[in-house]
Amino acid sequence: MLSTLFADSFVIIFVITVVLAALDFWVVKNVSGRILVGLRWWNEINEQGESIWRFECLDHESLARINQKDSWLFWWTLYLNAVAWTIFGIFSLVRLEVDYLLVVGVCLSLAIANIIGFTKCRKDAKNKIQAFASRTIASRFSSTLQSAFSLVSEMNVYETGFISETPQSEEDMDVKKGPWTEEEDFTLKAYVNIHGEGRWNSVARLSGLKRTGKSCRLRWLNYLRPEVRRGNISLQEQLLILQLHSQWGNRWSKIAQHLPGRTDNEIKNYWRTRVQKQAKQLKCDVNSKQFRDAMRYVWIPRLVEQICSSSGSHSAQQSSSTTTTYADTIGSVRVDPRLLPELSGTSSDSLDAQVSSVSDLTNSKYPNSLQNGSGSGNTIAGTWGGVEIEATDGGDSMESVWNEENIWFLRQQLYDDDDLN
DNA sequence: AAAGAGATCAACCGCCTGGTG
DNA sequence: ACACCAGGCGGTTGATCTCTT
Repeated sequence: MLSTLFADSFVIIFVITVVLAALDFWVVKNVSGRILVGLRWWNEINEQGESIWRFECLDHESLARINQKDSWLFWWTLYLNAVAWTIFGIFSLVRLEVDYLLVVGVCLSLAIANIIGFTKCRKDAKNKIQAFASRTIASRFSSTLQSAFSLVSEMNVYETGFISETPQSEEDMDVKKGPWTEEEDFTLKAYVNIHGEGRWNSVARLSGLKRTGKSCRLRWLNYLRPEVRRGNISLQEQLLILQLHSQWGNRWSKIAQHLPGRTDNEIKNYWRTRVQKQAKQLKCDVNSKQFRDAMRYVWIPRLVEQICSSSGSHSAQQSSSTTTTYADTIGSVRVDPRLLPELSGTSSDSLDAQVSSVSDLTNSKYPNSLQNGSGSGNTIAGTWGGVEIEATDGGDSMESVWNEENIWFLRQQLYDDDDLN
């Protein structure tokens, strides 16, 4: 309307107007939208090179902090801006000023882009609030949410609390510890779903969670991640843990990589509570050769037996084959034979030998007695539930392990495992 | 039913490593 | 070469649950 007062050239007017409109677009999108209504939207390129549009809102807690007059001002000016440019466009059309129509077109596009972006943010806010309300309707937050809904209804806007980009004050930075609340879980999950994993200190800072980055990372990896499996460790998983641990030791995260959905923490807990308990009851160190042999010659074969019997005759038939590998034997879990522990001792401790010793297990479901015996030379041999126990190396240590008492302990433990599974 | 013991597991702590300036 | 930081990892703790007496 007033541009001709400052410049005669249409080109200059065009450039200045478009630059100012772009500045206005940027300010509304990145500043006033965030401050006044707690919404933001942007575009980013993910690792696969795909273009992704993000529409984000604040968490529900910050809802109360939004000033109603601010949001009212924001939404009205957002729409009035587009209406004004539409009117200018009509004027230009009536006056047949096609060149000014171009200016109006650019500015109107920017205004509409902001309207679309913030409208989508509003939908996201609505979804988040509804999802949270359905999860915690009975909780203490229900009253807060109800007031939030009433506020939203009144305002007809879904500006929610969002994650301030500005650094939090010192008093806000007091770190919270201890168990995570459902609300914190929701906030962290929503944030990671939007922004992706990584940059955990930023996650902790920007999400409004008064937690450390480490705490956020741990909670996500061990609990909130969609891939995380819950429930008892299966027989196959137990077998894998025993085998991989015998190869790698306490490399929990490395072991966890071979158990989909299981976390290193879970495996570590399993080891400490179940495996170390066995060692304690056998009165030997968990890292001792005695205990490793106990695992190798009794526990692992026993697990294989249980898996075979639980997976039916198919596996049993397979296990009777002299060429059977663990990968064949244990059904759904595929174990790379190269990952299996190198059997200490002599050539008789080969993988096939170990598994073939298990092959006869199917004939005797449960052991009734242990028949200790001794082979020639240093060989300690016996059967436990049809499992041939044989060691030609370290026979002395084996003798100390394979007494009636220890075997009884171990056997009891394995029955306990049966009950658990 | 209550108390104590033991088991379980989520979460924290401190150290280590690799990347960056 | 060094310092700093983020993230990963293994060890440990403590709250809660479950079982036993």
